[in-house]
Amino acid sequence: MVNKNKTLLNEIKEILKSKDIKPSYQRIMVYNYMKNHRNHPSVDTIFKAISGSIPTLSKTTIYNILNFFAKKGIVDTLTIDKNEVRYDFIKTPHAHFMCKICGEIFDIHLKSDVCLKDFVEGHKVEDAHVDFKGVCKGCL
Amino acid sequence: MVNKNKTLLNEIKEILKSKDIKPSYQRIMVYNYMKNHRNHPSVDTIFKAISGSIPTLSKTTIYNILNFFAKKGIVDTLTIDKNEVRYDFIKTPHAHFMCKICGEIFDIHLKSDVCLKDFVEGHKVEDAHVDFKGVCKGCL
DNA sequence: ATTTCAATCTGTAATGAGTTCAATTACATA
DNA sequence: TATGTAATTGAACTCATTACAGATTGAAAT
Repeated sequence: MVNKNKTLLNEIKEILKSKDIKPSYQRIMVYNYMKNHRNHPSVDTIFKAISGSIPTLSKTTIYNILNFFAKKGIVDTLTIDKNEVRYDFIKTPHAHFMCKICGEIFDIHLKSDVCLKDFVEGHKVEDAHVDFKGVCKGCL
Repeated sequence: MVNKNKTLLNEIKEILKSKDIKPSYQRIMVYNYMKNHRNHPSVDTIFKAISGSIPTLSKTTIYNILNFFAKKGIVDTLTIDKNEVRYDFIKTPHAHFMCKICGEIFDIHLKSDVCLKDFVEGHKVEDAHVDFKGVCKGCL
């Protein structure tokens, strides 16, 4: 088990190196968290989750790493929640649904090409998001 | 001119009354601003714009009024900008483009039915938004 | 090994949007 | 005019995020 974890972390190390990112322990742990938890976490959620493994961890470091990962195209920055930024491990384009009651964000598998445009009305598109808000299945 | 303004403000008064909203001077002024400025303003923008006409105006009042207007379906709450909430006078469904350079938000006239769904994957939809971010025509 | 240097990390302080709350004001009705 | 409810005000507060300066790391050079 320890060996298996070590192997997984080494894999992440290689992934980061291949993207020209120095694989610090903190970056590896954030990447590992994002890869294994598709819960659209906030900075605070990630901090609480991994600070146990890194006693000296600073929240500022999580901010730095996520901004850096966003610039490198590893995570997507979701502004669907007006209280705090949420982050998403980048995969195939999809929409999001945020519950106004419980705050959870769900992936929505939507057939739509709006996320694939390069330009809209003359403006250069870098990010595209389709966001729904309401009451989720569980809270209904 | 003074008479014409007075007529316009009286029209707004009637609109608010018809929606079961007590037409205070502050509410009339915020409604008037939103109707005439389609620039997706923040609370601060509106405050700066109309506080000249209402010397005692408090920013808390703008927050109260906009939240109330949102509940009444008069304005739409845009969370596209992670720094501050922006507000949109509700009209026919459309998408938005926000420029990462100048911060301006543009209306995008998009043929898409994603905004018209009542349910997605079992979740009850109350709001739907299609947001683009990038570099606007002017900043390119 | 030691030095060097840049990149990264850390923690504190500052910023600023948004909320809370108690006191004041406005307004409709009796 | 009196009364009660709703709306407004402003100060204090919360809390996510940023700024910044000092400490640490790690790789390359000597």
